[in-house]
Amino acid sequence: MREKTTRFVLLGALAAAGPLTGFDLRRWVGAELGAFWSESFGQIYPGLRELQAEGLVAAADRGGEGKPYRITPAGRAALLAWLSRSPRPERARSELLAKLHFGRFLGTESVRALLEAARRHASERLESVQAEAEALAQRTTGEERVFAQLTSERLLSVARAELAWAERALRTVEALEAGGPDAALATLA
Amino acid sequence: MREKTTRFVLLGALAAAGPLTGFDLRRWVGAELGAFWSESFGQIYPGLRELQAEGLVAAADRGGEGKPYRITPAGRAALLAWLSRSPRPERARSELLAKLHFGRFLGTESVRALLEAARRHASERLESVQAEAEALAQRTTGEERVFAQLTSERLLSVARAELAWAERALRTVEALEAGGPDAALATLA
DNA sequence: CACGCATGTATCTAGAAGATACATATCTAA
DNA sequence: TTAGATATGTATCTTCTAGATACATGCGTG
Repeated sequence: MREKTTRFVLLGALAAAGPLTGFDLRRWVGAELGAFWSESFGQIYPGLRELQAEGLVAAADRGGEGKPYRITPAGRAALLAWLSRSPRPERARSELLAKLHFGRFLGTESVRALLEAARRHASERLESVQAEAEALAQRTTGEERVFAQLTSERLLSVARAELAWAERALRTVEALEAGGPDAALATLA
Repeated sequence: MREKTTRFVLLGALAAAGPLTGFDLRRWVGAELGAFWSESFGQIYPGLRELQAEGLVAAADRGGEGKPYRITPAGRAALLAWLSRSPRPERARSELLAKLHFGRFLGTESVRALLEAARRHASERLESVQAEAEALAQRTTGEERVFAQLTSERLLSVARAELAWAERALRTVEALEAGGPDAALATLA
């Protein structure tokens, strides 16, 4: 059974920037972690309720609008325990690769369109990760900045690898069109 | 609302290797697409029922054990239509990056352990993708082999990028321990 | 014979993605 | 002034998928 990671990310957000309302939490996660994490209200509100019932967060007594929450000492301990545990290996489905695997059912025109979409997505991703990395460099210092930059570096290197692959793959498909499977395989050697 | 991709992958599997039983379908997806896709029985059986109700698959009249299904012409058309649509941009959560982002709450010992786990996962991933790529090269020919190799190439290049990053990140954390944030940031320049 | 494994069907639970609904306040355009 | 748009805020529902669990049959092994 998968463990609910939402709770820990909410704790982390409150530790970093609390007190925050449910709405603010979603906004914070989007702004700070958006390149590699997302949370929906469907998880946030029930998650906060649960964390509160367990004493890991409490309503903050800050005046103003909304219902802000703060992390408790027990919540900090729970956050640290989670952070110390080895992360699950990443597994994700790739619709692009599934479609490419079945590429033989498509004409090469359609395969080319598929790879062009992949190139576009990779390029957009690279741009947005770069822009975010630059913004982060501006607004963080010290240790926080080290970790922020490490996360950006990983995203950037994956994005670059994916873009480079898309470009090579397009060339392979061109060779397939021009000279058949053997010519295509020759570009992969 | 997300579109159910299970149905199309089931159609693709039946087009490629059908007729297949529910059990075989899961096995086939694991063997052929396992590096970038997964399906559980929780989706397969209801999915087949649905596809059959819609006339996209039919019970195959092959004797023997189990209840094999085959794709229908309508199913082929639906598969082709899906394959021709632009894939959704990939989005995945990374527990590793979420934990790394909150790294400032951990001691560097724990951060190092986190990155060592990342390196181990990346290395294992690279090995398994390489082994699968070699096996695929042996059992496929022609166009099928071109597409299989393109998918392997993408997985390999991402795995290599992730491994290289983990190694660099470990060096950054060593610099952080030895010389503080400025020394760490210098390794990232 | 009992147990383990393989093939096979089926369904349930839990986590997350995303949509929808409702409320209040403020600002802007007609 | 009013209506619509936008922002902040809370809440919940539906849908998709991951993964566990249950049951059944047949075969092989100790």
